[in-house]
Amino acid sequence: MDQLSVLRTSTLQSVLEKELEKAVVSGQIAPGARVNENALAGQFGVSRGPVREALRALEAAGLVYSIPNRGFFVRRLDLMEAAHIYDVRAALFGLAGETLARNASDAVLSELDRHLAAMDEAARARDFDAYYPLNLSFHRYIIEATGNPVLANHYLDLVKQMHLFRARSLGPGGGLSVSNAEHREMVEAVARRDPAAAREAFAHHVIRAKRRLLAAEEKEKSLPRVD
Amino acid sequence: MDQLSVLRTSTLQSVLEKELEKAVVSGQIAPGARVNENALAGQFGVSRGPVREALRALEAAGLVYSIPNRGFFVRRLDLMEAAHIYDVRAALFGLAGETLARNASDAVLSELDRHLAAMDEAARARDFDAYYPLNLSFHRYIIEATGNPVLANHYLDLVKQMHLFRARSLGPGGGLSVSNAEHREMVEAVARRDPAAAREAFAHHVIRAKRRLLAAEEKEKSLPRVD
DNA sequence: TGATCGCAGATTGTTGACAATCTGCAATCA
DNA sequence: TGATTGCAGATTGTCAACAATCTGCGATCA
Repeated sequence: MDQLSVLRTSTLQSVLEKELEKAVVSGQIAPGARVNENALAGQFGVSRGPVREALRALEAAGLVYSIPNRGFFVRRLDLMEAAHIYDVRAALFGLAGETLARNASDAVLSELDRHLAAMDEAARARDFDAYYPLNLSFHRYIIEATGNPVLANHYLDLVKQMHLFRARSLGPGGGLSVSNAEHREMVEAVARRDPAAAREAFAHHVIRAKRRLLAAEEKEKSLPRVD
Repeated sequence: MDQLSVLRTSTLQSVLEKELEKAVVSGQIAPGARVNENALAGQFGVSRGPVREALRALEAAGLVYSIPNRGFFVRRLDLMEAAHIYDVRAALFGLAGETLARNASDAVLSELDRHLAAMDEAARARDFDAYYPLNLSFHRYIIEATGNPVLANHYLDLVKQMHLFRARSLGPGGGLSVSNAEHREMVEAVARRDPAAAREAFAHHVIRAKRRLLAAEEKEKSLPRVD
């Protein structure tokens, strides 16, 4: 795992930051795990300086935290923190919908339709493997189409943090067609140029994901642990 | 400017981060200015390592940015970025209102009333010097009373970034009593336990601040520069 | 037996030095 | 004269080493 020597245009710290973020978000370094600076430095063939700088950046992004003289640890979210993140995500996604309803060009609108059609297709075919990435790119497109990078950055930060919750990969959960029905409602509100309805639909879409999480968690708690 | 030697319980980096944040937010280091690592290190009597780590954290917080081999610069916001920040702030503040309307205890409600009364008092007396800090603590109390630290952190980050806009200190602007009328509307919606109305009132309060900024900026553009 | 103490190894916090890059100015040339 | 080149100083990027702190385990003692 050493892709240096190719670089010199960018800084070691920036490469490390991206690489470590990937490792954390993908779960390659598990939530709660301690991060050994020496080990990382050795692994990437660099010294501890750039590693520590990268970790500080990740700390500010909420992916790791540090305890003086103890080092860095991958953050682990409990259920309440996850719920808080969902609430903020919902508010931001609501703003995305509102913004699109006000500003979206016709090109953006047809692009949204295109995404919708592709997901409909996958949903009809019950092709989950196709649906999942389409769903991701739909949400990503929406956030970037708002033209508000502040909104996009904060939203994307929250999505990254969400990966630190123990119960990984809830997926769309509510069923493909149900999920896409919500998507359609969202896009239609935007097409209608109805900011209030769009905000409502977009925010509600996230809130439903939160409710699924809470419900799943509740159910798990009442079941015997099978680990 | 050296308040070390007292510490050892916390890390140099954390002290530097707070100190540098203060310097940036207060405008002591002007937006756009280049940050000299050596100078800072000398000023605080430490080496460049902790300084760089602190700057990385501030970079992730959006207060400074770095260009490879050129160093760190204090971020400077243009009008469009400021507007984007206001929009996100409005969405987050709206969530704060909505959350309070759902969850606020009676103790929180009466604390909000207390803030309101104090500001009314200052507004009646036209005592701007008293009103301003009261207004700040009102907003801060609201954000923390939501009990959602994710919301609080993101909101506070945006407030900090706002200081990087060139036109400093717009202040409440719309007049003390007008501003407090909005505050009253906000608190009443919370007291009524009306989440939708609270969200609306809270978000609108921020949006009005945005509008004042845009209006002031528009006016300035049409006037001859007197620098 | 059980708890406490203390040491050795491991790990982080911080530093100073060196290499690489950039900046500004002066000398050079068309 | 005006633009270009090439240095010298300044500044950042990275590293390796040292000091301070923590961790775990074994020895000691009641």
